Amino acid sequence: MTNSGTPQPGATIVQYATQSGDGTQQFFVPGSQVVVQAATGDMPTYQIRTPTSSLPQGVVMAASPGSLHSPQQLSDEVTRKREHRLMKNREAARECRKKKKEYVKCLENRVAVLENQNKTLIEELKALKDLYCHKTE
DNA sequence: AGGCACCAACGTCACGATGT
DNA sequence: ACATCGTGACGTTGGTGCCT
Repeated sequence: MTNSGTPQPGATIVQYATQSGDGTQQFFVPGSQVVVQAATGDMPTYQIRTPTSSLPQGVVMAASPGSLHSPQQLSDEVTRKREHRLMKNREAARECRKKKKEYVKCLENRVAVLENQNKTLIEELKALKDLYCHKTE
């Protein structure tokens, strides 16, 4: 089991845009360690679908600059472009999931911290109330 | 052992956002 | 206008625990 992608020594800073439109939030992930099961290594376990009759995902039929080739070369080019796009997207999806996972972990950390703070403040308030009550007596 | 439900991780597609 | 990126949605796969 190895960690796919670039190794991240120590902590990580996660920056996320908020949906509510109040800019971005930046979190500190202490010693974040994302365990990614990458038993497959570079080779995806999924079968590579050959492009069928239609061209999915907005593939543009365009000749490479310079010279036009035979139909065979053209279709090879299209196939090659598609494979490249799929590979890029595969990596992007992995990265996106990793980022999301870290973000969730970060939120959970914040929840824990805030819960502690809340507890402390409640105790402090209670102590102050007690103090005040004894004073007024 | 085998069937089943559940979960995490994955690849792919579609689509909006952003850059050139 | 086009290319590229980021991400939600969906289906697939492999692992695991539970029940019969």
